[in-house]
Amino acid sequence: MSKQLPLVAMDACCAPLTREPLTQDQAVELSHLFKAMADPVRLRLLSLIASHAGGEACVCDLTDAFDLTGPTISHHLKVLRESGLITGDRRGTWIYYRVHPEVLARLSAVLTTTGEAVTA
Amino acid sequence: MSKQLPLVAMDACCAPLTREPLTQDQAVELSHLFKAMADPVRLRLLSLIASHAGGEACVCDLTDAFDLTGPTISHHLKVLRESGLITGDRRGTWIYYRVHPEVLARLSAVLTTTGEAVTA
DNA sequence: TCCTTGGATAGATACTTGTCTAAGTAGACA
DNA sequence: TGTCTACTTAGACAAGTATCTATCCAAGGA
Repeated sequence: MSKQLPLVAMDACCAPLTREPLTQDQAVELSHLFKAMADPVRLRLLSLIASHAGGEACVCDLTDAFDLTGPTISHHLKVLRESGLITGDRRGTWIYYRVHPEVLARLSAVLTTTGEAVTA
Repeated sequence: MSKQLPLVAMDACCAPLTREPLTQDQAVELSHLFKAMADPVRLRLLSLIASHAGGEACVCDLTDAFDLTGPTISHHLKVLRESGLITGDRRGTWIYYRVHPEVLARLSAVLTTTGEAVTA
């Protein structure tokens, strides 16, 4: 923990998919992020954290929302953490997680179709 | 083929992740789309198709861009097709694929962070 | 110091997935 | 009809992953 996020996707991957083909490296970078979100539990975790009051949520709040054991939730949080989508910091007894909105925004930008003539 | 796309994600999943938590059903729907994109080959296929002149590309164009066998490309195209991200139609000898921009746009909207106070 | 609670790590197992080779299907052309 | 090309399907196998139980670490309170 507190192993800071790599921010791998911060300079790779830029232009929208509809504008120009991804390079191999960009595709690999992006695929890690999409893989982190390619699970219903992690998507719900992400949305629970992102939409929580104050922009952060403690693990105890998150665990209650699922019919899964603690270690499983912990595993999913680790995947999200290592992908750079969230960070957690301990404050006293509890650990609080928050999202990195700039990573979400970057993904959103890659998928955008505005200003494109993709439908020919 | 020509088995029309389910468009599964067209009414599920709407509000941005940062605005409100996803329901279980929404998360499952979305995870299928993200899973389809959670592979470098499929991401590149998607970007090659989406950014190709005319908004569509024939499989022969796509296969040449990878060091993979035809069946493997075909498999990835099937995953993209079944997720509703692309459709293919045969015209004479060749099969042309094009993206569904509205599905990409929907994903982009789910990830957007604009107008949110997510960083508290 | 010991105990309790919040959360992570380790290791095992069942399931999923990316890739291949081999075989099949669909259209074009002679 | 037969053959060639373009692409898909079927089946197998190695690698990855989601989940569990058991265990461990950190912080707080008696």
